[in-house]
Amino acid sequence: MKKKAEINNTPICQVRMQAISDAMSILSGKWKFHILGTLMEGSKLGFMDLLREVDGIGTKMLSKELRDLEINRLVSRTVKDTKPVTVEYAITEYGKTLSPIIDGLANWGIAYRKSILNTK
Amino acid sequence: MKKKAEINNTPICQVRMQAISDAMSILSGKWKFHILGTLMEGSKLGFMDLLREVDGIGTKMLSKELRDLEINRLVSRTVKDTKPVTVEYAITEYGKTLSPIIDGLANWGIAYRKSILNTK
DNA sequence: GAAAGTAGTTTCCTTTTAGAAACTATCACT
DNA sequence: AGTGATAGTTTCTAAAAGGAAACTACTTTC
Repeated sequence: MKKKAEINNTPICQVRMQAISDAMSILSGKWKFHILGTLMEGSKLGFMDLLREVDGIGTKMLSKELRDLEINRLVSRTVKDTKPVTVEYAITEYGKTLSPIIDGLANWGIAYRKSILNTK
Repeated sequence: MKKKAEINNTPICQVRMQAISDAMSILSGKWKFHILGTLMEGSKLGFMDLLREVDGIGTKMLSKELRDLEINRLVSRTVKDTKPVTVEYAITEYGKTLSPIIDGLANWGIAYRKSILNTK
């Protein structure tokens, strides 16, 4: 008896797989979670603040990643008419819906690190 | 008054950022979540089963990703002495600790898709 | 008027990731 | 002996991602 693909064939599962692809395409890259995680704790931050907070990121990547996050309405960008001009980046209400996932990921990472120390 | 970096400087936040890096390095790549998501629903699956289930993946990537997941103890690989030899891949108990994150991501992706349809 | 802070962009280069196709190897069935 | 199933590996190539450094542009301070 030949086994047929029976799991992904169900509509539920295709939707689930598509959803994971959607989410990951928005959150892909080396820095998205870091930026979001920082903005979730730091409320409003300027470009240079983020450059300092997000350890290791450069201006090109920060600029690009912020633009992506803004396009997907996860982060807001507000130009203040101060002199010199400052820009305030903040997480949106919609962006905050990611906090359980980011927290979950952070907690899992912490547990992972502990489990390595214990099994070694 | 010059603003100093006050958020990531706290040990808690550094730990959090490190944890996110750890988790993402283990779960990075195009296919990890898909493979894990499939194994979470499909219990034990062979290499060829996964090749059929995970839509679009090729043998090289499937092999590589499964090896990575096995190294990190998220997936188990069992060679059965059938003829021809079959291999059973399954999610480990430890791998199951990721299910809230994967479910969260899937549900977020579903909501995202709905929000796009509503705002357009 | 030079330095330093704001917020980026652009260019050039390297590394990483991913995919297609061909290949190995074993065994069963016909 | 040939076909087809198991489970991969290897090679070659293309695309994507990422980073360092230099640059723009404006303003304030020294």
